Amino acid sequence: MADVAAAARVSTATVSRVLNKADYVKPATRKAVEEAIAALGYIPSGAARSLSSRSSRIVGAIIPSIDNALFAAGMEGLQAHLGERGYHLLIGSSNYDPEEEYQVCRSFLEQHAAGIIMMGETHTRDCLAVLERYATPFVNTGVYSPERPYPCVGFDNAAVVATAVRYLLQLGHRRFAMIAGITADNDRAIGRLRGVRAELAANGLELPDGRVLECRYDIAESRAAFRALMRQPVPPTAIVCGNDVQGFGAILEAQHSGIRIPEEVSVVGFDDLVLSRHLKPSLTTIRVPTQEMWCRAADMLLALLGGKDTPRALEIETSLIVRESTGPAPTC
Amino acid sequence: MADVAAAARVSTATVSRVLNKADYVKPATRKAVEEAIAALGYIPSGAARSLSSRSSRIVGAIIPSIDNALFAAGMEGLQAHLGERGYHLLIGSSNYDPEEEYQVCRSFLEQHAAGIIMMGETHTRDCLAVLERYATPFVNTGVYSPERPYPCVGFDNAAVVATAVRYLLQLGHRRFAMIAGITADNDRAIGRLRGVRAELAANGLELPDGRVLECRYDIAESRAAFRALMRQPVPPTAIVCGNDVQGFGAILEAQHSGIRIPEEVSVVGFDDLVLSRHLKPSLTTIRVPTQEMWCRAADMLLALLGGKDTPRALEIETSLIVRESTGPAPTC
DNA sequence: AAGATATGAGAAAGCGATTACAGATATCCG
DNA sequence: CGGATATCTGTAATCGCTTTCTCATATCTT
Repeated sequence: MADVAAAARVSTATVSRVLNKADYVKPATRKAVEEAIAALGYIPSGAARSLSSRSSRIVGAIIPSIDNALFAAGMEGLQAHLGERGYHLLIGSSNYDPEEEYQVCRSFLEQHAAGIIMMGETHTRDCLAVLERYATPFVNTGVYSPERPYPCVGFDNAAVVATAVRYLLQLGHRRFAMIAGITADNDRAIGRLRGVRAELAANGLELPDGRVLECRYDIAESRAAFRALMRQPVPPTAIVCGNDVQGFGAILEAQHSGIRIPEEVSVVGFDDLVLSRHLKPSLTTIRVPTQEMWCRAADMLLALLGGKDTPRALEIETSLIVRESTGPAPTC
Repeated sequence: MADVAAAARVSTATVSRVLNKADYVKPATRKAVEEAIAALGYIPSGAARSLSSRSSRIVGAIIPSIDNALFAAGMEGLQAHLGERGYHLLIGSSNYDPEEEYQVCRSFLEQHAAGIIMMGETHTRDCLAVLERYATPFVNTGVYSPERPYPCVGFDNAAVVATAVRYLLQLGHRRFAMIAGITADNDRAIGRLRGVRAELAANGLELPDGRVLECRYDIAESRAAFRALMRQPVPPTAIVCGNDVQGFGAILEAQHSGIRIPEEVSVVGFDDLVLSRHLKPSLTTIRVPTQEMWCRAADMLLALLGGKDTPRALEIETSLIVRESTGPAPTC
């Protein structure tokens, strides 16, 4: 910076002003500085800036896994969105473990993240404490809990999945099963399971434990789960999946084992990944505007950061996308 | 840090020594400091550390797109690998544009990245210049060019795709087509196209321009490309795809339009994404150990960083995985 | 034309660590 | 037991910026 100042025959203070756009700088002076910056190929030090200004243009995002089309798409959109606003995105994955999430959170704090967006609302005490201690705002995504004190952008997983269940009920289904995500420490997976149970209960039906299989968002595991469910003495006529990947597993396993979807069994997914519309049969699912969700979460975080007032809970619209994998319940 | 020092009744220098493990610190003193750190919930400032030490524990990775199962998996592995070594990973996407890559590179330099891993070897002059100016080492991945001066970890795309072509030739195929990635500014896509052409030429065959369709790694576009190729007056009997996603498009389009794979046409992909083995028919493809590739690239970068000597070009083993999407050429 | 007000630029004090360098103890040896 | 040596710990300069204060100049006002 000193070199730039010398080349432009000004002080470093003026270079700083040019860099930060803000203060009074005569156009001629500004031009001289900008030329010096370009000529020297100078890149300001983010570390020095955030050290000196006690703030940074860094936002951290913690997702359960980068290796999941859903989150990957979200990060792609989030990065572009933040980039347009002059912010850098730090991505970390928690592997669905709150303890790991806490560690990632600490490492973001170490990097002076100005704010953090996290998936879900299941955080360790330590995590909340450290965010509090370092006065770092955060937003939970993928969940909508206006009654809780933490900012969130998402939807009510239980309520949303219930719409899919209602649709299946209308189609005449009575024997339900669920391929759920691993519910341990996963409020979204828990919510979806709860939503299915609640909607069935409201209609005088139940989801026995034997009809709920938990597995990871992994095709091989989901195929196995689907196979297991369909081999039961009285197989279900409708299977609700916690996620589209599990839906893919169901459809692909059906293709391999000759089970007809939706004639023998209906399948619904959740998230509306790109592949869902292309499989055969295509997958009925809940569309979630992932990128929008993350971008709105970023907006909320930036508003919090800027001291602007903003609603602290934002609901994201989802919708049921009916495709080929669901049909009338088989009569038997 | 001053608080920690005061609480432990030592100087900040000693706190620093404890933090950096290295120097002589009496066990009792160390313990006192560690307790103070824990008690105060102190997190050292990465910015101050890298400013003061003129080095950071940050590695940047620039990929064309986060929203691609291939790169997402690579990043997941890379992050874990670097994490184990005390490094933080910064992820940026270039959107297949060298100019954007350069901008991401600059922003990594701004964050004091100690080193950078980039996909491919197509970089702008400015990008190479700025990396040189800031003495920041980098490694190219996904390519293997020992004759060039830049460190790389990957494979020879042309040579690898040629193995798939040879396999198809053995099966009796003579009419080839290719669904290639967008070759503009993409050395991997160019290499794969070149490899197909070269191997065919070596066998007295050619790949006319009309039999090469470029499209993005996107299922809808790939489906359209497959459809277009199969509607030609004399359709190909073998289609080489630049990437598994394009292979998925081919298989899914075939399912929809009733074209039989491999009876009517054989399809091979590239990368061996998870889905490849699960589709019906499953996709014959080239397996690329993505995570290993990125981890080896990280190892090379860290070696470069640590001044250790290391080979500057590392070839990653790939292999042809024969599945159901390829078969003997139809006799006609 | 003189004082008031805006505007533009510099000097210097931090921000929170690291790291020479130097000083203080502890340990060892003859 | 005294001095040399090895082992610890502290002092203070420094990293590259931002930002407050201060001062200089330009522009109005009356």
